[in-house]
Amino acid sequence: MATIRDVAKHAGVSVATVSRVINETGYVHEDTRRKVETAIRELHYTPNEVARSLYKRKSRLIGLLLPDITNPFFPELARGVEDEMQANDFRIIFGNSDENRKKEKDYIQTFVQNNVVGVIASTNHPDNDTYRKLDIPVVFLDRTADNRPSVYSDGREGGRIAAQEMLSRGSRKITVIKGPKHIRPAQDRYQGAIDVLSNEGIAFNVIQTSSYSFTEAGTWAKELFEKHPDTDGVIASNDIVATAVLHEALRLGKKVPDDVQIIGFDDIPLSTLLTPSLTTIRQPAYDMGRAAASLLIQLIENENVDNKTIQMPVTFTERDTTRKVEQHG
Amino acid sequence: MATIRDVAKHAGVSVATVSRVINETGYVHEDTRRKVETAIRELHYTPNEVARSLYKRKSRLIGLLLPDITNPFFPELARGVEDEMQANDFRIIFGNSDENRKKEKDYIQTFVQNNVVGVIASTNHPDNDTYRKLDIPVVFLDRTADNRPSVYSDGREGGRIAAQEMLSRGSRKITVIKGPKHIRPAQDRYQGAIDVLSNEGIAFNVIQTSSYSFTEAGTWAKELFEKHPDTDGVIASNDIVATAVLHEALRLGKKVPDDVQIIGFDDIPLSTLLTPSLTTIRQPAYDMGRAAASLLIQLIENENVDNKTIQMPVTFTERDTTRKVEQHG
DNA sequence: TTGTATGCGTTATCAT
DNA sequence: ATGATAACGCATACAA
Repeated sequence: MATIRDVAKHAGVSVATVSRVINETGYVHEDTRRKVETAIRELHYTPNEVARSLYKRKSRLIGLLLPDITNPFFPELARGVEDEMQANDFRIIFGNSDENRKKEKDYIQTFVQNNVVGVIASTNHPDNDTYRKLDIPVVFLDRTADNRPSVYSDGREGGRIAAQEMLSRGSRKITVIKGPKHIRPAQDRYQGAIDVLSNEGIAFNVIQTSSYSFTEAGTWAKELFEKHPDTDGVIASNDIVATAVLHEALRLGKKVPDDVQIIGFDDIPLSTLLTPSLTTIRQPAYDMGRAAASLLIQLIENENVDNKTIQMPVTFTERDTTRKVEQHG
Repeated sequence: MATIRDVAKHAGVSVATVSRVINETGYVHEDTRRKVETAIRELHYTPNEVARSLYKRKSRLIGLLLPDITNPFFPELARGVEDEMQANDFRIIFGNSDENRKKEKDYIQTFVQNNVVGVIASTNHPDNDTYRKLDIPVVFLDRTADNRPSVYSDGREGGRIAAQEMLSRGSRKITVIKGPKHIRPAQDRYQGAIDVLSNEGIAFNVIQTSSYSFTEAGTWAKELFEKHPDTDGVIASNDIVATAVLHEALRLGKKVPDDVQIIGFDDIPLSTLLTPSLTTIRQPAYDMGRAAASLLIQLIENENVDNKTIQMPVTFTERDTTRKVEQHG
């Protein structure tokens, strides 16, 4: 690899001059500029980011910490972050936390050791010292904490909508699937749903789950229909679980949505392609990723950011696992 | 952030000594070691990886370039890579190439600028200078090139198996969905399938597609049944497309697998949860990711690697979009 | 067993 | 308009 010294020698100038043309800083004569540029081209020189990073005490790297890229919701987020970062010449160091505090901490530490200029994290413990003591900007994604920069959607509201739509479509023996205890958005959704159900005085059953894993989802779906065979409406903790429930319902010969209605959460790309296609509470994952990246960049560049916590809309996305409600007027 | 100098001062020793205890290199008296360790703890010191990287001209970073993390096959790969790398204290700089050469080149360049010690890439142009001229190890993942380190599965064989199983289950009006022209594994699968079909003298139709995107998949599925309504067997280019085909077939009132059989490719996690669940040619994505990471690490550590190109098995994974074949014996 | 000094490739300050 | 040089934080060769 050619260094700035090689270029300087090759062009017959000093390293300072080369640095000036690279960074377009300070004066440099047109002729020498051209000489330097030629040298750069001939030697295929590209600046060493590590040396830059060391000197400036900041890099063009950001850290992205997501729970599990294997859950189809997160690739959308990640892609949004990446596209926005890429467009602004930032690169991403990526890690999966598995919602595990130790992993989380370890990753944040190595992010810092690598001089990242900011981090985007999807964590259930935003108030932990791991984040509070960081002296680089952090944006929480798909999670939030009072007054800290974050991009998320209102899980509670989503849960409420799900319950309302379920009720207005006639289900009365509702089972709510409660997502993992330690995952914040999962609890919000659950709370929102049971708020509405309780208010309306509707009895409901609950299935407690402990992960979003594909393999376990099927187990919970089975458990659901074994324990509560007369269920006529399922509010799932996310689309993966909803998909498993749909699968199990059909396997048991139930008609969806006639016998059982199902509402999922997230709107992962595959939801449309299920049969019947999945009604769900949509979060605009890709846009959330982009927004988080964009917010982080503003923070990094020290711009005055007026709106540090961005709440994205959750939207009821009606498809075919729920019945049509009659139109009035 | 505390530096090695701060630690040295705080412990009343020189930076060299601190460095020795950190790296467990050279002699250091038990007492001074303890002093240093205490200082490290008290100052919450962690070594600056950037400075290390600059001095040693190598980091603990590797570059991972995947086509599109939004395609459910790739998160599995990525996760495999990440887990193995994480276990060996390497971190990942991640990028999506969109199978686009310019993006690919740009990413590889910034990888190099950041002193990565190796890269894992899923590219259709492994013979490009971008890779040939790299002086760090590269492992190709889900792709291969003669004699270069790679982890992949035999797409052609997969295509053959798909066609054979389709035939042995009685389909005779087969439509093969041909994946994007510029994606190598897609072409391999296609070739494998038509090899068998041609050999057996079976006529078949082809639907040409240009991406693996979720949104377009539905379009091709529609096109398929419009152009070739009498199709009784579909060999899809991957599971996403297969899912769209299944969806469309059911929408048209066809019975699957009685009227139409469908075989996908990849075995993405959702395949099991479709109804009917998807028969597919499985690639062990997670294991491929781990294997690639493991291979790269060996290459980085300069070990003698006997088997540089690892071919993983493709396996016919029979589920419910194909008919059962009778058991003999 | 420990310390001093040098260099990794940049950028920026200060001369010239 | 250009060049010499210090400094970023660390690891190592060499000296002590």
